[in-house]
Amino acid sequence: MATEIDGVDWRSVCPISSALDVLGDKWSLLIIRDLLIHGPRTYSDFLASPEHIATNILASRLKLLTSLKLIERANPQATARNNAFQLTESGTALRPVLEGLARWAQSHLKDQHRSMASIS
Amino acid sequence: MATEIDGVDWRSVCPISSALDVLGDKWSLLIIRDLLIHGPRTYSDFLASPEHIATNILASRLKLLTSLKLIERANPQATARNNAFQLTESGTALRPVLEGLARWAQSHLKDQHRSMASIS
DNA sequence: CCGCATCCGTTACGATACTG
DNA sequence: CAGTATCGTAACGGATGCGG
Repeated sequence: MATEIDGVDWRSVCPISSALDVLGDKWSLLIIRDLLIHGPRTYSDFLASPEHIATNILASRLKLLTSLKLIERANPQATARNNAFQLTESGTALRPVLEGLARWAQSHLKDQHRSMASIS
Repeated sequence: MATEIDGVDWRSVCPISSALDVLGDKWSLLIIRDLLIHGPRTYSDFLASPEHIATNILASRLKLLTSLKLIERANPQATARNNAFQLTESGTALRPVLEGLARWAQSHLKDQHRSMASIS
């Protein structure tokens, strides 16, 4: 078992490995993507994205990303209802990574995924 | 069920989502990392990395990444024994993404992961 | 030996139903 | 609307076996 803090266990001291310990799944970076593109977003906004995340997965990811301070409530002291999530500075700093991923996919995934869009 | 080709099912036409359909797990990008840092690498080289991937996971990831043409055998017509894997052009093109992840982790994961190394 | 494949227990995911 | 509970399925992780 590796060192576990805040619900994530760090496999090694490598920064890339550590980044993947947090973001290395199919959903976390999509949540960040939605926030980067649309700005503050509510629970049901996320559910309306075309990839159709399940409600329990969404809730657990939002909780984890919040505890890691990549996202936060737009209105901290209000109730959950209509209280959107927004990026912190740490979350916003992922923009270049997502842009790089998008550019890579467009250049190198065309053959495998013909119907991929030209721009996100 | 989404469209499935080559063992990956594409959740949407978004390039970011498509990139994560391929690379959105805890191991694929670590394999790419090892190849970017060390050059051609054998099966047991990967096993020796500090994150300790399981043998079955490694085999299945190498197979998938090969089928997607992100990696390839250094010596295509030789047997598997001591026949390293290396990056294709598509795989090499992920370098900026991994560099971005590394820089992000160093800037924004210090608090959560104190023992993280300074440079990968 | 090295490169896997197979088995099996455990964990994560995914869909849906349900609650405050 | 914003989650939680439940339950079936898929992925992971470790151990082991086996062919070249």
